[in-house]
Amino acid sequence: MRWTQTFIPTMKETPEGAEIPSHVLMLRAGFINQVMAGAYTYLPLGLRALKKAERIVREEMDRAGAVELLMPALTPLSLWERSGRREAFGNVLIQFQVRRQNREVQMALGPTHEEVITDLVAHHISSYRQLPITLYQVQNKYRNEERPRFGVLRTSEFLMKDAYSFDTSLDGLNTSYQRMYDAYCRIFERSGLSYIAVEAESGPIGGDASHEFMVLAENGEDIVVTCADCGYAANQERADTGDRAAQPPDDDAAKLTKVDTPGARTIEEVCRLLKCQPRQMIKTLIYLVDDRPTAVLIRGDHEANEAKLRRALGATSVELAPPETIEKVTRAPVGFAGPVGLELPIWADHDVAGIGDAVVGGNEADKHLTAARLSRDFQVENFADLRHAGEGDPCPRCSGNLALRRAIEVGHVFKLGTKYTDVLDAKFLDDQEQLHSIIMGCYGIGVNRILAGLVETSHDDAGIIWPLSLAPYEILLAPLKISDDEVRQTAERLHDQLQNAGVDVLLDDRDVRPGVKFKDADLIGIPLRVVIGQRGLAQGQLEIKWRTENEAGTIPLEGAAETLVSMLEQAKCSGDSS
RNA sequence: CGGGGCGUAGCUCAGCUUGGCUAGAGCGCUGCGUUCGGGACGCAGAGGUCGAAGGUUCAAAUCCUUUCGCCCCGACCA
Repeated sequence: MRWTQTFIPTMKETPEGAEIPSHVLMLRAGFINQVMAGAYTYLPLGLRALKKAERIVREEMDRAGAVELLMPALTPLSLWERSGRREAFGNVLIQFQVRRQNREVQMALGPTHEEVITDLVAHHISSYRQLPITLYQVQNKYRNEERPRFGVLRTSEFLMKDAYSFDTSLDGLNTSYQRMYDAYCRIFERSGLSYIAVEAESGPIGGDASHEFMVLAENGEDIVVTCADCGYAANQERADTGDRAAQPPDDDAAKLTKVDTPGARTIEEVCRLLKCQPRQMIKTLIYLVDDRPTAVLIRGDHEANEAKLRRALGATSVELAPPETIEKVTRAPVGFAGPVGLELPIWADHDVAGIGDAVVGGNEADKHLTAARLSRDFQVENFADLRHAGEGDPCPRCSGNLALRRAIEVGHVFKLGTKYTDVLDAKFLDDQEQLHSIIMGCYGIGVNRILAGLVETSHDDAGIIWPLSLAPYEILLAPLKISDDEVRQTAERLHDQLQNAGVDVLLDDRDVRPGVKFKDADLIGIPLRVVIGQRGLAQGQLEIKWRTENEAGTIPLEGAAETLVSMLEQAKCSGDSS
């Protein structure tokens, strides 16, 4: 491809509003263009990179025995009502109606396709002889994100590979799941991403029913918890914490005392006023658990984990109570809730038990209590692990300590069980003529996020550094002075030879100064740059430079195409992008 | 949905506090010339409903009201 014949609008300055590297660089390098918040055009370079990622995904899905199909993005709203997810998705589901002759047809743009595929399988699969099967597609998904952000990292329309496995037994599901898990590892390795697989929120099946594939990156939206000693890794939403030695309560029994804390509603304010540490305080959070007010006690320096709370209480919905409710049940303004004398079910995190004499809210305006003691001054109905794992917490698997890292979720594998097959009536007859629900798994990859994750973790001050596997072009030819006949003809001959050899080659045939070509070359990040200049040609040489290296080298002009092809071959074999 | 920031040329921004002449700069773009191995220089140009609507005023990019859009933090995210 010739630069002057394609469309690569690079930018010297960072557009207003772009902050994180992947967004800034993909905009500046002419890969994407924003159409509105959460919707981007993929320009020619961006599309080529996206197609490369897509191809890797397809190859590994096919290799794992999954079969590709294509479902419509347009879906009947009734399907979402049947599964109950019209309500579960709420505003995220993009719904609309259109008129057809004399009736209104209600539709939704698919945010994911469990319902559509399960309905398909329900109609066409009825025997164990047709199972197992794993089906997949690569398709745009639509979610009305409350807050799209970070360039292509979180958008309302995005390209997703979604696969669904259908099995007759849990063992079968485990096999299908493992096959997808392994395929995911190969996909992310081939994409040149450094990723980790972490345990994720697993829903009804429990156990190791869900893993997320994470790219560690400063600007990631998720937080993962890792243990350097044993390799334990989990999403913070789900991460367990190890046992912590409980502090024996101080036996010099201090008496429960009411103190004035005017206007001190937050942990910090109370600590400043009473000169105590957050870890000596108990936060009393009032939650609506399936619409029932419930008090949850968390140590002052910890944070409540609503997913754990939901699981521990076996609830379907958990949300912080509105101020009116808090004021009603505590008979105090928000900020002064405490467990002493509170007439609500009280749950507490394990670590609350080790505080000893604690500072708690007084259930009265501008009052707190000091030296509040568990069992003497207040009772707790149940203890559970209800808090987020924190930096330095004990590992649940070994004696190590946990570390927190930010990460980008690029893939998610999930054992669904019969959640959808039950409600959508997807059943099979086994060899004993017994009817069972088909057992399902689902497996998603955000294809755009492969690119964003790569750029986020592979760039320098000058621009993007693409691996060969995802680069829009493998080789960039930079003839420094296009008006020189020898330079131009050499470049064009080389371009044609490489193209005929099946190499993705881009020829920068613009009549611009060398500096412009070098800057743009670094910015768009093509892995191998070949400079064709009068100086080198006089010595029968071409300058070559890998984007990852600081120093340039030379190769003889004679047989240059063959040399370059074998260099690429070698790099593909030795690199992690095989 | 709560908090904060920003909308002036294709891009980055100045001008607004304290209303006033033909609305500016750099980059980019067009033409000519000189240049040509890390974003060159000179000359001449094109390009604007100052996000939109309403109001105050002799006069609004500038002051007031409303509204739309974009970005960030938080909440939310099968």
